[in-house]
Parts: sequence; structure tokens; C-alpha cells
Amino acid sequence: MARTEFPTKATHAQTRAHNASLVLRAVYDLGPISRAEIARLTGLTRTSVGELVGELEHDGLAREVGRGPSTGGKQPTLVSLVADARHVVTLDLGERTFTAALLDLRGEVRERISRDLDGEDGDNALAVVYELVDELLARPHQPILGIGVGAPGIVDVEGTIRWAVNLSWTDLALGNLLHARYGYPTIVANDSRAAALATFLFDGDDRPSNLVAIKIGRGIGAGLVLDGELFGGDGDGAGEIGHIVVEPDGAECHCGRFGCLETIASAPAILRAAAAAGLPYATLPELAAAADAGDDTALAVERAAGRAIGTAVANLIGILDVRDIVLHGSVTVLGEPWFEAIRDEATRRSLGPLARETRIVDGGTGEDLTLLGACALLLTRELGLTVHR
Amino acid sequence: MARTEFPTKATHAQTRAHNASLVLRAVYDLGPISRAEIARLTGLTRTSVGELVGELEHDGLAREVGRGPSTGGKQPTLVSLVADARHVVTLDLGERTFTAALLDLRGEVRERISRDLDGEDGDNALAVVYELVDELLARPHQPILGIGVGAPGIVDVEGTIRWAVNLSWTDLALGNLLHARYGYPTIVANDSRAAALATFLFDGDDRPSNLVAIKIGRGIGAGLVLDGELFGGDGDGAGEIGHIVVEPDGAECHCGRFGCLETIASAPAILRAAAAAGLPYATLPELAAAADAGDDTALAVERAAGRAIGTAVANLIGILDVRDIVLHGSVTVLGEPWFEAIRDEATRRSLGPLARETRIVDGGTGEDLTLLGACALLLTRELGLTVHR
DNA sequence: GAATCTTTGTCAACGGTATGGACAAAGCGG
DNA sequence: CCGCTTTGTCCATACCGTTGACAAAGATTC
Repeated sequence: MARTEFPTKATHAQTRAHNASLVLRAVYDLGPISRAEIARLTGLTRTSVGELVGELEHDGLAREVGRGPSTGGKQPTLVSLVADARHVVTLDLGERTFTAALLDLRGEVRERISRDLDGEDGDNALAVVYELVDELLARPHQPILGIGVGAPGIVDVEGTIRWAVNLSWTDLALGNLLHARYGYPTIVANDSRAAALATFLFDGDDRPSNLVAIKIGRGIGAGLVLDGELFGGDGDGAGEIGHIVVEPDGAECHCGRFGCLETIASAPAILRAAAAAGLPYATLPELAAAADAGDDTALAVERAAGRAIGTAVANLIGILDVRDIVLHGSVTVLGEPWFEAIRDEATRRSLGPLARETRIVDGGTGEDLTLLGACALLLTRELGLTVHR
Repeated sequence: MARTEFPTKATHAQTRAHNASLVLRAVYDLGPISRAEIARLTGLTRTSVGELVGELEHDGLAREVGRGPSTGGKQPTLVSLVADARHVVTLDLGERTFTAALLDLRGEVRERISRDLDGEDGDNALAVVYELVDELLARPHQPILGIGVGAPGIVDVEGTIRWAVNLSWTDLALGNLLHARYGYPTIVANDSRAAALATFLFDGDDRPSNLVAIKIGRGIGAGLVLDGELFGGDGDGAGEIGHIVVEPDGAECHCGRFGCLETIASAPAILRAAAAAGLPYATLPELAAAADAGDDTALAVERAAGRAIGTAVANLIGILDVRDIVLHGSVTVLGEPWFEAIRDEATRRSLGPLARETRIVDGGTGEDLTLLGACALLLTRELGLTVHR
């Protein structure tokens, strides 16, 4: 078991950084809060907290905002986060319309622009990315903390997009390119994964430490947050469940296999199934409306798609014993009948006690989730705003 | 996202502990090694390393063992681990014969005893545990580092066995009981998971940081090592893949569902299938021998079981993108035909690029894996001998 | 209203721990 | 034999969290 690489040593600077981010997180999470309260929460002394808060104030990240009520002694001085102290450039390249936005430290969108690809891919798509960032940075903004990108396909930890079919990108070192061009810290991650992290961080209040967010749209991909952190797998392909074979004798998938989940439950697949059943609906909302209005054939199409997802969910539950499963993406417009089929199938196919405690919830079409997730990754890496359990 | 619990502060003592375990690990992994070499590896100064090695020597964990060859200067003093400096009490409660053993710091078995349960369960089975530990501790031994237990069923992080069907244990706080009775640090973990960790730590040399070890015997369970650490899931049930439904119209399982993986691919299920096919073999080795001798029916039975496992493996690959999958347990005696069926089915059902790089290997019947894993958990917690990547 | 108690935030002294420089010991090469 | 290199240790220094004390300022009690 001789591993040549060694974990890094611990230094005083690291302890300092850790405690600094602890204080920042207290201010971030618990709104206006006194130094003494932070000291009680973190276990640090009031002295240390005072010093660290001083640094935050110096960096403009925190500010005194008045006094709190006394509890029998001197009034505490309340310190609050300055949400607008930094801006983060975020990009969502997961749809055929690229979106770029400036977010503040709370994940609030301050500026947003987008541009349709018009079928462009390769270098032209990359040019669109540059245009969007250039335009965003031309607008008034606070000091930039970094650039966060959610991109489709398989993205490695270095920020290289190894394989993104729809954009014809292979081994595109997007992270390095952006860093070289703009000079800011840059993170590139898979869009489904970013969305999963966003859901985990911004959406819930008292979650367990694991969450799976499945994005179901043109493709199907899941982001896995395990023990509070995004899990990538050995080849950065964790969560790529769209190509698990569900029906070995099913239709051919563009990946070459037969009966992949995507051939049954993705948005295009559902519309194909509807057409095959003789239904005249060309979009998912139309299909959903028909089903809600009592069209049994439409309902059956929805349910069949739901059951396939339910099978995958059962596998997720059985393998990971995860409590929270969030479904998002364009297909969620199918609404309750579809969800019901998913829940039924997931329950039918997994161990009772596990399935019973699982919550399968609607994450909506998740407009900003990818942007938020990319932002969250930056906040974690640059400011240490990790969420442990 | 107000979480009331906070991560703990960092202290100087923690930096010290971290660096101490870094030095220990260098000595542990890289055999006799000089202080200067440790300093280069860890990035610590020779001063710090000298001090820390001094502590290890004081604790008896390390010892100077001579001089190394000069490389143009003073000969280095080599420091080596004293493998026998501590003993760990380990228990494997996963089979119907309980095993207890004393292991040294290298995981070498120094003493081993076992006792058949003779069908006992509940408190009587617990009494057997006490007997075994009493007897082991009555033998000559080094200072005890702690007690590590691999137990079947669902075990939570506190060391309570929430549910172990075969032993009729529910909510048995085994960890607390053992700690109260013997006073040593105690860890109780699921046996499959312990075995997975053992495989990860002791077996490979340059693994990726993820590994799934599937134990296939009377039951089927997997241990998940993700990013170098055991993953438990929200309800400590991660890896309980035996009850994922593979054939919705299959046979009834004792869990109440139909067509669970265990109803098809566990040892008893395979023997049932053999009987149903009119074969006269009552044990797996007999079945394997017949298949190897050209019995096509026996071969077909083996392959059917293998394909079911292969389906589960495909799900694991698709969800986790894990490179290394180890199969162990009594069913591995079926040998190559069975493995081939697993590999074929796993490949057929998962995305090409992923499946191609996956290694599905034979972990054997894994006699001591659970003991080793329990030992490894203790080494990690008590001495910080974690293996990062 | 005065005295006492509580709580807050800060300051100075202290202690643990990693670092850097210096140095003796000990071997190699010319 | 002399210079160079490497090793292990000693000493002084710097970083940073802790401890104890204290002033400020409000609450509580008499």
C-alpha cells in the first residue's frame, strides 16, 4: 500500500484559515450575530473571534450593524455579512441557450444575460462563452471572487470538459482558458452536479448529509452529494445514470447500447413515445395538460416514463441509502401523475424501511440551480464556506 | 440553511496530531526510513520530524534499526515501525461461527479463536462474544489499542446494531456494551463494509480512491469506499444491495418483496435454482465442479446467478463510476464461468467507456477480511492511520 | 438612585508548535 | 588531509489560540 503521494502537513496558517471560515460561516448562516455568540458557537475564545471578525471587516465581508438586546449585561454589537462585498461570475452551459450571471455572496442574481447558440458548437460555442463573460464584466460590479461554470458532459476536477456531445467539445480545458483570459479563480463542474450542490446548500434547511438531485430534460444526469460533498467517482462520471440499461430489449440509444434510461424517460423519448401512441402533442406541457384533462393514453405515457425513473431511484436508494432525492429539469412539468409513478415504482423495488423514509421531491425546472451551484463551489473553495453536517 | 451544529474549531493540538499521524504513516508505509527522508516527504522540517519521531519512540511505536547507506553525507539513522507494539482485538460476527483474533499493527493475526453458535441467537449469541473476548484477553498480549467488530445487519455510527436478522438482534448497543465491559476504545461496523475497507487498505497498491466490495454468501451486501472513506448513507444502510428488486415477477424474498437480488444470486438461492433444475448438488463447490466438468445445466445455473450480479454491478458503475469492484464470499467458488457472466452483463448494461475501465476482481472467500477491516477502522481512529489518495 | 451583577469586547502575557539558521557528527571524493 | 554533503539536534523566532484581567454598559436589587 505504498502510496507515493502524501497528504499535506498541517500548519498554523491552516488552523487560522479554518477558524476564519468558521467565523465567516457563522456570520453567513446566522445573520446579524454578536462576537460573543460566535465564540459560544464555535468554541473559540472571544479574543480570537474578535480578531477574526476584524479581518472580515477589513476585507469588507462583514460590517457592524447596530446593537442587540441585552440579556443582563452589556449590549452585544451585531455583525452582519455584506452580501454585496464580492460578485461571482457564473455560467450555465447546460442548455442550448447559454446563460451568464453575476451573483452576490448570498447567491442573489445581480445581472443576467443569455445568448442562444443557434446550433453553433465547438469553437463558436466557446466564443459565445467569452462574449457573455466580457459583456458581464463590462457592467458595474463589485470585486470578482471568481468564475464558476456548470457545463454538460464529463468534466474532470481540473476543469477540463472531457466529453460534451451536444457541444462537440472534447478535452476542452475550459477552466484553464477562462483563468488565463480573465485571471480570476475558476471552477468548472458538470451542470447536474452543480445543481445538486445548489439544492443541498441553498434549498433545504435541516437535511441529512446526503442528497441526490436528478436532472431530467434532454438528457438524464444526477448529482451526488455524499457526506456533504460532491462525489465525482474515479472517472468524474458519477451520476451519469442516463445510460444505465433499464430495458435490455429496448430502443437503441445514441450511445450504442439498447434500452438506456434516456431512451425511455428523457424529454425527447417521452415525446417520441407519445407520438408512437398516436398522440398529437409536440411539447411536454401539452402532454401534461392532456393527461390532467383526462386523456388516458397521455397518462399512460407519463406513467411509463415515471416508472423507468422509479427503477433508477430504487437503485439509488438501495446502493446509497439516501433520504433526499430531488427531481428537476424540464420533464418535471409532467407533475403529480409522473411523480406518483416514480414513487410507486421506487417503493415497489426497494427495501421497505429504506423506501419509507425517502423523500422524493419536486425541484421544479430549476432555472438558476446550475448558476447557484457553480457559485457555491466557488464560495466553498475561495472562502471556505463549506457545509458540513 | 441554519444548521445548529457547527464544525469544530481548529487548535494547535490538532495540527500536532495531524503531523504526528503523518510521520507515523510515513514510518508505517515506507518501512525503515530516515528522519530526513520523512521531512522531505511530508514537507515538515527535520526539527519537527525529529521531535515527532521521538514521541513515537517514547510510545514504543517506532524504533531505530540501524543506519542506511550514505548518499554523500552522514549516514541516515533508519526508523522502523514496531508492528507488535500494540494489539487489536477483532471480532467477525458475520458467519454462524463467530471468530475473534488479536491482530498487530500490520494486521497480522497473532491469536485466533472461534466458536460455533449452534443455532443460538439473542443474548446467548452475545454471551459467546463475551466468552471469546475474555478468552483472547487471557492470553499473553501487548497493550490493547481497542476492540473492532464486524457485525452483520445495519449498524449505526455509534456502534449499535439496529437490525441483524440472523442473530435476532435489534437495537443492540454492542459498542457501548463492549466499551463498558472492557474499557477499550471500541468500533462496531457492518461486516461487508469492514471487508471493503480491508480490501481497499491492505490489498491493493495503487488503487483509485473508490472501491466497492460485494460480499456474496448467504446474503448479499456491499461495502462502499468513496474518496478513500467508508460511506454509510443516511440510515447506515448504504450498500445493502441484496434487496434491490431485479426481477419484479420473481420469487418472494423474506423481506416481503418479490425478485430481490438475494432471491436469485445468494448461495441458498443458487442451490435452490440448482435443485429446481433437477441437479443433485447440495453445495456450491459441488455445483462448480460439475459445471467445470461440462454439466451444461449447472453452467446455466451459475450464469443466471452471475447475470443478476452483473446487473447490480452495472448499476453501481453507472451511479458511482467506480473502477474497482471486488467480489468475495462463499459464492466466489463458482469461479470463472460465474465471473464471466457478471462481466458480460455488467458491460452490456453500462456505458461503454465506463465499463471498459472497470476491474471486476475475485476477492476470494475472504476469511480474514472482516477482521482486517475492523482492525483498520481502529488504526484509523486511534492512530490516525488514514489512507488518503 | 446607588450598588452589585452580567455580559461584551479588548488588551497583555503566556504557551504550544512549526520554522529557519547554525552547528557538530560523520561519511564521500579528490 | 581538506572541502563538500547529508543528517540530526539545538536555539531563537514567529504565529496563533488561550487565559486572565479590565473597562464599558446595561440589568437587577435594594
